[in-house]
Order: sequence, then C-alpha cells, then structure tokens
Amino acid sequence: MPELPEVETIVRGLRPTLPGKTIERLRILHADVLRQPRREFSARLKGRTFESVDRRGKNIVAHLTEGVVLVVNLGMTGRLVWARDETPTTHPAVRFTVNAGPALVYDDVRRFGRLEAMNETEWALRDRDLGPEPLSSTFTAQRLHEDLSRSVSPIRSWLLDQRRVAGVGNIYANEALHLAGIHPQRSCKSMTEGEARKLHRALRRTLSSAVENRGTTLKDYRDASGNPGDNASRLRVYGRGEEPCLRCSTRVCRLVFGNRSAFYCPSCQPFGSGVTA
DNA sequence: AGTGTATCCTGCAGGC
DNA sequence: TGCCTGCAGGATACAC
Repeated sequence: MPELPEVETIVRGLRPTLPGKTIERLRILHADVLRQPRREFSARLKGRTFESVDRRGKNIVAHLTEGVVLVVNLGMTGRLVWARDETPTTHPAVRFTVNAGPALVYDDVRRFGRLEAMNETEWALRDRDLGPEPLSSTFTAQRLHEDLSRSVSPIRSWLLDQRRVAGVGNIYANEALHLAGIHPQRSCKSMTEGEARKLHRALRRTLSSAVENRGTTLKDYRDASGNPGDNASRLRVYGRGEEPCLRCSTRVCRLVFGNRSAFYCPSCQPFGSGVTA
C-alpha cells in the first residue's frame, strides 16, 4: 500500500511535529509487528527523544538521541498517526506516549507492517541492502540501463524488488511502465538504452507527481494527520482492468504473475519487439 | 540467480 | 441474512 510517495508524505507531516518529543511510555498491543523482542524494543526507545525523521525507500526512519534509530515499514495497511479525536485509530498496535501533545500511534489492520529499534551500525547494514532512491541524483538512466542488463526478470518484478530500486511498489511500477510504453513482462535485459531512458523518466515523473498529490489513497492510506491522498484519480492503468486506456481507448488488461496483479494497455505496451534479446 | 508458492492478517465486495 | 471465495498498496522463506 504505502509506496515511496505515501511514505514521503507521512514523513513530511511528521517533520514539523516529531523532533523534540520524548518517548515517555510505550504500549505494545500487538507484539507481532515488532521485528525484535518487545522488551528490547521498549528498552531501546524509552526515554529517548526524536531528533529527525527521514524516508528510505518505503521505510520511515526516525533518529533519536543516543544513536537510536526507529525504522517503520508500513506493510499494506500500516499508519503512523497522531492520536486525535478526528482520526480514530481502529487497530492500534503500538502507542508511544510523548512528553507533550497527543500520542503517536502505529495502527495497522492487517499487521503486515514491521517496527524495529536499532543502532546506527545496524541501520547502515540494512540501508546498504536497499537500491538507489529513484528521485535522487545517483539514480541515472545510464545506471538503470546497466542494472537492467544484468537481470532476466520481468521488468515489473524487478521494479518491485527493493534491492534494485527503493520505494517502488505495485501501483507505481504499473503506472510508470504504462507511461514508458513498456509491457510489464518484458525481460530486463531486453531493454534498449532508449527504453531505459523512457522508464527512468517515467518513474521519476510518476513518483514525483504522486508526492505532489500527497500519495494515492485506494482505501487505507492516510498521512500523519489522518488525511487521504489525492493521487488516486490520476492513475492511468492500476485497478482499471477492462476499462479503456486513457491514451488510446484500448481495453486495459489485467495479468497475474509474481503473485501480484499487473495492469497494462496491450496497445501502448506491446510485448512485441526486443523480447528475446 | 530467478521464479512460483505459501505465509503472516483483516476486511470488503460479489456470487449464491 | 449468511456463507463462501477471491482480492488487497508488502516482505520473506521455501523448494526447485
């Protein structure tokens, strides 16, 4: 659910309010969202003060005093929200009581999300396994083309692999491939330099415009204040199976592989040429 | 190395 | 109304 634009929106919402807050108490209502024993999680965080909040891929990364790093991956339905009356939390899993203002609540219907408190060294190791940030200057069309040339995976599967590119999920992978005119099952190494450049541009455009629209809310996603995003109406193919392509009116197809739905326009994204390269 | 499959969970929509 | 099935934005472990 929450991909790069949604996590970025949450982080931007937390930035003005979270730093300076000290965790006074933690209540763990569902320990299965923790990646470590609950006592260790609590001991590392209790009494620490938030200093900054960042995003890495789909992870919220909060830095606290004494070198403690809180990493939150929201899974499908996770939310990190301030507990206020206008944004009721239906499935709270962890509640952080802070020294001033409302509590910070990790709420997650399906509990696929994960939280972990670690030190800087542990975080550096985790960070190293993630691919480049698609909106950063280190992510170039040339690098993308080189990386693609080493894989025989279908391009959609490759885009979802967080070790290749960090932050892309099923919605934006499908959207970017449509914008780039590339079939989701095309093999990575069949990608020409021109196609890699198109895909590079499509990824950046798709993700940055979704950030501007504060993320895509299909059902569950909410920002740190509990508000939905505005990007859902901008989706061109995701969730639009059987509906006409907004570009050419051909019926959008739905295909399942890698255990996920892929949506594409067979006319704008032909499987066609270059497949067996 | 890569892929398909199952798994962790709950909720919702659709068919009967 | 109830029951059943399939589906959902993610990550990971397993066998092959």
